[in-house]
Formats: sequence, structure tokens, C-alpha cells
Amino acid sequence: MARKPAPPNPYKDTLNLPETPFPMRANLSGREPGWLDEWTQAGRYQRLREHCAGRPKFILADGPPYANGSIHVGHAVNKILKDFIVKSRTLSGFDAPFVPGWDCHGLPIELKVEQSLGKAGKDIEPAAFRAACRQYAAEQVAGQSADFQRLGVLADWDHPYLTMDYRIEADIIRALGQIMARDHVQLGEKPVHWCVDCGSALAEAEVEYEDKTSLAIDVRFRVEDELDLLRRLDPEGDSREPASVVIWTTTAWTLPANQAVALNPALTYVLVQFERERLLLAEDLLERCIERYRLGPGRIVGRTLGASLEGLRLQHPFLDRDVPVIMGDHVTTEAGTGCVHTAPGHGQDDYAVGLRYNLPVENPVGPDGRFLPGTPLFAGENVHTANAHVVDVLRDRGTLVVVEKFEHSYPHCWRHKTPTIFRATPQWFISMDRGGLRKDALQAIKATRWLPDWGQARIRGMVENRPDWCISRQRNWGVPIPLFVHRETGRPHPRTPELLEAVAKRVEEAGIEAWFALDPADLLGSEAADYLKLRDTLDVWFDSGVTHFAVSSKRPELDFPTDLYLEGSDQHRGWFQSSLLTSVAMHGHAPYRAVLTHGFTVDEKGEKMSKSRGNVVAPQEVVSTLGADILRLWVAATDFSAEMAISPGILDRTADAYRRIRNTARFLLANLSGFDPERDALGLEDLLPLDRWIIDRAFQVQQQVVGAYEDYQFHQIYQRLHNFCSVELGSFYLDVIKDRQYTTRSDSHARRSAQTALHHVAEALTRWMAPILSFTAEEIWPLLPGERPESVLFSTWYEGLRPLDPEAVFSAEDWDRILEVRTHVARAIEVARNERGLGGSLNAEVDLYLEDDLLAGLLERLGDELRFVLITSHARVITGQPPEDAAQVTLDDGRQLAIGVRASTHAKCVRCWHRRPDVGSHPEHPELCGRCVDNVIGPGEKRRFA
RNA sequence: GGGUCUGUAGCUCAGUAGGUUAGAGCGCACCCCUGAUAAGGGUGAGGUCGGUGGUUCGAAUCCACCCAGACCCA
Repeated sequence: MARKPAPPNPYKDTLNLPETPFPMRANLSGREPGWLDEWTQAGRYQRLREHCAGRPKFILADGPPYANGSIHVGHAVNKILKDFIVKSRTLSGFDAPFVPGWDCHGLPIELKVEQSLGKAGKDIEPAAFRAACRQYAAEQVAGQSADFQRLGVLADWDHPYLTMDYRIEADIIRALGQIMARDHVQLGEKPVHWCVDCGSALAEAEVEYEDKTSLAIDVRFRVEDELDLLRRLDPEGDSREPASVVIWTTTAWTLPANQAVALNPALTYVLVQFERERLLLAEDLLERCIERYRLGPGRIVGRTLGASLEGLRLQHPFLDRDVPVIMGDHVTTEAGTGCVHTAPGHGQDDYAVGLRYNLPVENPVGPDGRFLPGTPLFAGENVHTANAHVVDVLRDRGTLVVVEKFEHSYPHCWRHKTPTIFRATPQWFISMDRGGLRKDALQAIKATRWLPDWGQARIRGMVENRPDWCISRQRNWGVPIPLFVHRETGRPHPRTPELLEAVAKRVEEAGIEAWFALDPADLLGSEAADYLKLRDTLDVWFDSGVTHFAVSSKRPELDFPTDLYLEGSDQHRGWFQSSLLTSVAMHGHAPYRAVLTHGFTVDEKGEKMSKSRGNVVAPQEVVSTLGADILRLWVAATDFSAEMAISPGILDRTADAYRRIRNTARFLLANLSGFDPERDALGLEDLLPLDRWIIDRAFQVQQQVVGAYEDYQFHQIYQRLHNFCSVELGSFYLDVIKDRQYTTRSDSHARRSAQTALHHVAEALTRWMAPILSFTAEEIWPLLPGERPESVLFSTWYEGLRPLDPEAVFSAEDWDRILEVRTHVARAIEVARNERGLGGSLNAEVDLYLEDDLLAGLLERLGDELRFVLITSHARVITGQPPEDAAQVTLDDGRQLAIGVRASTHAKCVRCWHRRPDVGSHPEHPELCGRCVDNVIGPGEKRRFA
């Protein structure tokens, strides 16, 4: 049903209607790229550096994303949060340079390159392979960089740091040298995840857990010395049938390397009499064992704590040796027998407990996953296929109790998807304890500020418990561990520090290839024959871990230690820790003063994103549809300390909020048209009380906004910004001043007062939003009246706001009361609208019945202008008895208020739309009310309050 | 299985040191306006504060357990 168009208004030209080139519809996705181009052309980042030169610095270090694949929303969150911080600190008066970085070495890139070129050393020369990796990484960096820039992130994109930059590769080696010089590095023989298909050790991150079905076996370890057992256990009866400790394992192939059986000292173990033998088991697991073994009912004939069995000798189930019972807290009653087969060469717990008992680290398995020549019974067999053979041998020897299939979560190579094994190999380690690194790192953790504070407990727990850091990899695309080790002693060359620096110099010139291509004789001369040139590469976590040294302390615009690291919560184990350990190892303190953590992105149900669930939100898609500012606003709106939920629906809400903010800004700009602050602005003391009030509100908001930026509480800023636009401005102040803006003379005090307020608000508001809504703020900036620099980032928080004196004639508290009354009036008008078809509030005349006290006095002080505050055609205060039909309400302070609403019977002024008795009083302007006549042909109306 | 967290209206967030009918904005419904108009204003309906059991005169707020989810580890 179409409404009939409003009749043409002959006085329209006499109004000051809003006007602005700032469009209501943003079309962000279409216009953001153009703005970016402009800023790039203008050298925005460099110019900002010049502008900020000499200010106190605030350094946020960029944790390098891995240079592989396109960015996902988690990357976007991270960089956008960093951008909020960099920009807000800039507006707070800091010089906040930001150098983006990338992590460029490592396995995933190798795998990508292998896919197209084949294996290094087999299908392609290693040098060519590394060159291809370098090329590939550079392409990935370029792609990710473009995506990051598209998000509006301001950074030194022309001069990022790449861990594969020659100078950085060289400094990574130097960092290793310093850590070695402080005696934190050692060569060890330790079990590591090993992929037999890779023929290489795997990093934890290169392992994924998959379900696997294994053979689970229970195996007898016969007690050697019956008398010794009797002394420890004092069993009832005098059975002399064989006694065995039973172990349970799912990796039968590790039995040849068995060196002990571990019991938990605090658990109770029982000796159980079966038909032809006695078995020792943990009491808590007895029932389940009896069920599995089918050896008959079984009768407990002895009982003791694990602790009393320490040192008992047991016969290996098929090898001619005896092994001790040892104590380990890692032994649990989750599954098995409570007696744990221990092979220090094949398991990390086993290795750790073995160290305490000085057990040999035997490793009979070669890099190809086959038992070494000379291994009794199993030489040459692949460990996985040997399992069945081991079971056969056990059965032959009568040491097998039971075998069954068992499904469990088992580590697999993420590349080959094949089960990994633990295999003791020579590896280089950063020792946590021999140089006191753990202790010093824990101290450094204490000295660092963690946000949120539980981050401290999290990383502390990890550092307290973590094993030594295995930094060597048997790979091609990585920074070498450029050591010469003696062929006989295995010791690094005595002149290692000097040699490392010599290598670093060459790497600085030619990259890591300088090491791989190096002829040892060039550095060692005649000694070369005695030394082995190491081909191991460094764990990539070492690369990024030393960026505090290779980047932060090397680039002149940066600083070390750095003010802040900001990454996802997974980095407590990753970059936060690798950076901490290397920095402590090199300098004795943390590389950062504070560490801020954000959560992971999840879908609207709080579940992680994955292709299979189909709940992935791609930043590229958000940017190309809604625009980067919407994504940025979503980041701001979300409390990043927990999981961050994102979905199309959530982004729609965000876009709604954006429109609200945008339109508010638009209205401010539109009502500032023709306003020149130099010429037209009034002093705060000359403003109407209502205009003075909104500046007070803006002042309060700014306090909160700036404080929230300092505390990284961006979601508070979003709430406050949006609330300010909706509540203070939209539903009250802007609505009220429309009449004054439009109808009073364009250069009247009344209008200039409002414009002055709008101008202050707009100046402040644009800055508040600038770190978050970067594009929109820059779009607004040049449209604000008055001289200004090229970008809002060249300014600081607006200083033109002032709080309202509590003693002011209309104080903030006074306005709170007025607003409360206004809410009740709106309610009463709504009733009239619905019940009597009142229509717009300007059709209403309102009587407020109050006791004769302060509130009545306050409202009366507004005089005739009360109607403007209420947006009614007439309003008055009556101290006396209300009529029956008045709406009775109780105010917050307990006061009684009655509101009478009636439809005005007066004619409507075609110009201001108020219904007034004086419409038509001027013969030449019969359709105008008195004040409009005054505004059109007279000196113009005066306003005193609103 | 262990460690560190999270769970308040459809959405995003507040809820002060435990105290009357748990708040805000958005969205939604309805109404108004048509001089912010693919805008703007008003009113209203939405919550067993993840669940259970405790402590307490009284708990969204304290404790225990459980459920769901996230990250890290095994």
C-alpha cells in the first residue's frame, strides 16, 4: 500500500537539511582496495614512521606465520589484533613500528616441493631442491602478504623479515653459537619419534595421533630368585610353582630392547596362585587380568606395595639376561597389569626412568625400521612385521600369557600416515637443566606479564615438565647445525665458536647453501680428515625462536626486549616458549615484557572449524563480500581471551552494527556541512546545556575507550562505541537537535552550538574507531571540517572534550533525570499511538504532573524548550493533581509522575511540523508557526537550553 | 587420560568484595515517521545465568562432581 507523497513544501529551501558526500552504503569490498592503493602510493607506513620519530617506542613483535598456504581466519584475527594495538598505541602518542615476518624453512615446504620435484638426493640434487624450497616459500610469502595487507593491516610490508633471509639465516647460526658457548647444547642418544619411511626423526608437530589396532600381549618375566621374592612378599602357603611378573605391552617388537620392568611404588601388588603358576600383578587390575587370562579363578597368596619389590631380578622372556624391577610414577592402573615393560631406547618415559637407574639405552633398530644385523632372533626384520614373530617366540618359550587385538590412539607420521616408532638416535639437544635453563626460564616467566594471567600458569607448567629440546633434524630445507665433530670422539671441534662465526659470515653472503657446499678443508685445513661435517638441520622452532636476536635486536627501528608478543594460545608451547628458552639461554631473560594471548576461532556452536564440518569462514571471502572493516569489527567485538565464534550469522550482526556506526558518522558529517570550526565554533562555555552535555558524554566514553585500548579490551570499545551511537546519540541527542539543526537560521547561535558539539563528537568518534574501522575512519577523516593531516593516524586522541561540572546549571545527573522522564513520556505516547491513533510524537501535547520539588523545578527550568527535549508540540509541568486518565509512573527515586498525553488540535506548521496555536498568525506566511516566521524573515529564534 | 581455559536472552557483551523482580546493544515482533530514507524514532516479547549436589538466612557469583567445547600434552 503506497503512501501518498508529502505535498511539496515551499519552505524547504529555508531549512538546513543534512548534506554530505559520505555515502550511506559503504560498498567496502569495492572501495577498500582503492584506498589501500592510495595509502601504499603515499608511502603511508614510512611517512607515519617519520611523523612519529622521537616519540617513545612501543614494540610489538610479529610472530612469523609459516609460509605455506593461504591465510585462514585465525591468521587474520592475529594480524588484525596486532593492528589494533599498533594503531591505538600510535594514537596514544607512541612510535609503534611493526615489522611483519614469515617462517620459511621446514618440513611442510619440503613436502610441497617434493610433490612436484621429488625427493632431494634421489630425484633432485639437494642444492637444487633447497633452491626450489626458497622459491616456493617466497611465493607463499607474497600471497600471504597480499592477503594481510588487504585486511588493512599497517606494517612495513616492503621490508618484512623472512627467516630465510641470508642475514637471518646467519644470525640463527650465531644464536646457536651463543647458546653453545653458554653450554646449553649437548649431544644425546635419545628416543625420538621416528618415521621409517622418512628415515628421519620427527618433531612432535610432525606427528599425528590416529587409531591403530595392535597386538596387545601379556608377558611373563620369571622371578629369578624365589627366596628374594619370599623375603619381600611373605606369601601364604608353600607353593614352589614358577612365579612371574606380568607385563602388558602393545609394541611387542620393543621387547628385544627391554631393560627393566617398572612398578609404581605406591600401588599394591598381589601374588596370585593359579593352577600351575603364580603371577604378580597390580591388585587394582587383578580382576580384569583374570578375566583376560582364562587361567582359572586365581587366589591371592601374597600382597605388598610396589616399593618393596624394587631391585627384584627377573628373567627376560626370551633373551639370556635378567632385568631389574624399577620404580616409576608413570605406571598407572589405566590398563595392563601395573607392571610396565621398559625399553629406554624405545620410549620417552622409559628413557627418563632408565636414566635414574642407569639402564643401558639399547637400540637394535636401524633407520629403515629393521632390526640391526646381529640382533638375536630378529636381525633384518621390519619392526612392524616382527611383532607376530615376537609373539611366536614368546609362545615357544612359554612366556606369553595372552595375546589379543587392541585398538588405541597411536602416533603416526603426518606425511606418510604410517605408524611411527620411538628410536634412540644421536641428536642435538638444548638441555633444560645442565646450564640451569629451566630454572632461569621459570624465573623469566615470573618476571613477564601474562595476559590473561592464566597464561603464566600454563607456560610454567609446560616449562617445568618439558624434556630437553631436541633441535636437530635430518632434513634438507633448514638452517644447518654447522658443526664439525671429531670422527672418533664425536666432539665438536675445539675452535667451534670461531668456526661458527666463519660459517655465519659465508651464510650471510650466500645463504644456507654456503654450508652445504662448503669444503671442510676451507675452514679446517689439514684437520679436515679427522672431522665429520654435520648435515643435520635445526628444528624450525629454533629459527622463529631466535627472531628476538635476528630481528628485534638487529633492526634499528625495533628493540629488545620487546614490549609485547601476541599470538594464539597454542604458542605457549610454540613461539612463546622457543623464544623464551633461546633468549634465556643467550641473555638470561625473556625476550618480551608482556605476552598477550588470543583464543582460536570456532563456529557459532563453539566447535573448531574444519572442511569436513563445512563451518570454515575464509577471510578472503568475508573481505570480498562484506569488506575488511566488517571482519575487523568482528574481531573487535569478540572477547579474544576465549574462543572466538564466527559464522555468517554472526558476521551479519556485525555488519548491522557497522551500519549503525557508519550512519551515525554520516549524520554527524551531514549536519556539519557548511561548518568551519575556525569561523563558527563556539567555546564550550557558550554552548547550550544539551550540547554541553553530549560533549560530557563523549568525554566519559573517551575515557573508557582509551582505557580499554590500553588494556587490550577491544570488545569493550565495540560495545561502548556502538552503544554511544545508538543510545546517547541516536535515540536522544541527534533526534532532539534535528529540529534546531534544520529550522533555526544557519548561522544562529542555536545551530552553531549544536554543530560545535557535533564537531567535537565527530573528531573524537573518528579517532575511537580508527584502530578498528581503519578504512571507514580514513573515509570520514578528510570529510571532517577543518584543517587536518593526511590520515587520522597522524593525530592523537581528541583533546577538545571536557567533563561537565557537577555543579553546572544542568549537570549530568540532571540530564539523567530528564532522560528518565523522557522514557516514560515515550511510553505514554506509545499508548496513545496504539489506542488512539496519535501518530508521530509531534502530534502530541504533554502534561507532566509532579510534586512541587527539585525535579519539577528542573523540568520547568527548560520552559518552552521542554517540548524540544521530548519532541512534542507542547509540553508543560503542572504541580498539582493529575486527571484520572493520566498515566501514573514511579520514578527510580520513588517520585510519582503522571503523564497526560493528548492529540494537539492546532494546525501543523509546514516548515517545522510542530502543531502550534500561532500557525497562521503572520498573514504572508499562513502555514508557518511563529518561530518559523522569525527564522525565515526575522532575526531568528533564540534557544537557551536545547 | 593429564594440564590450561570457556559455558549469562537468537547474537555480541555487562554483571561490582555472594543480597530485593539478572542488565545493555543488536536481532526479532508490533507501531510511528518519511527533512539521516536500502535510513531514523518508539514500545514489547525473549534468560531454570551448561547440569547436579553442597556451603549460606541468601549464589549467576563460593565448593565438589558431571556435561559440552577450545588449546596444549600423552
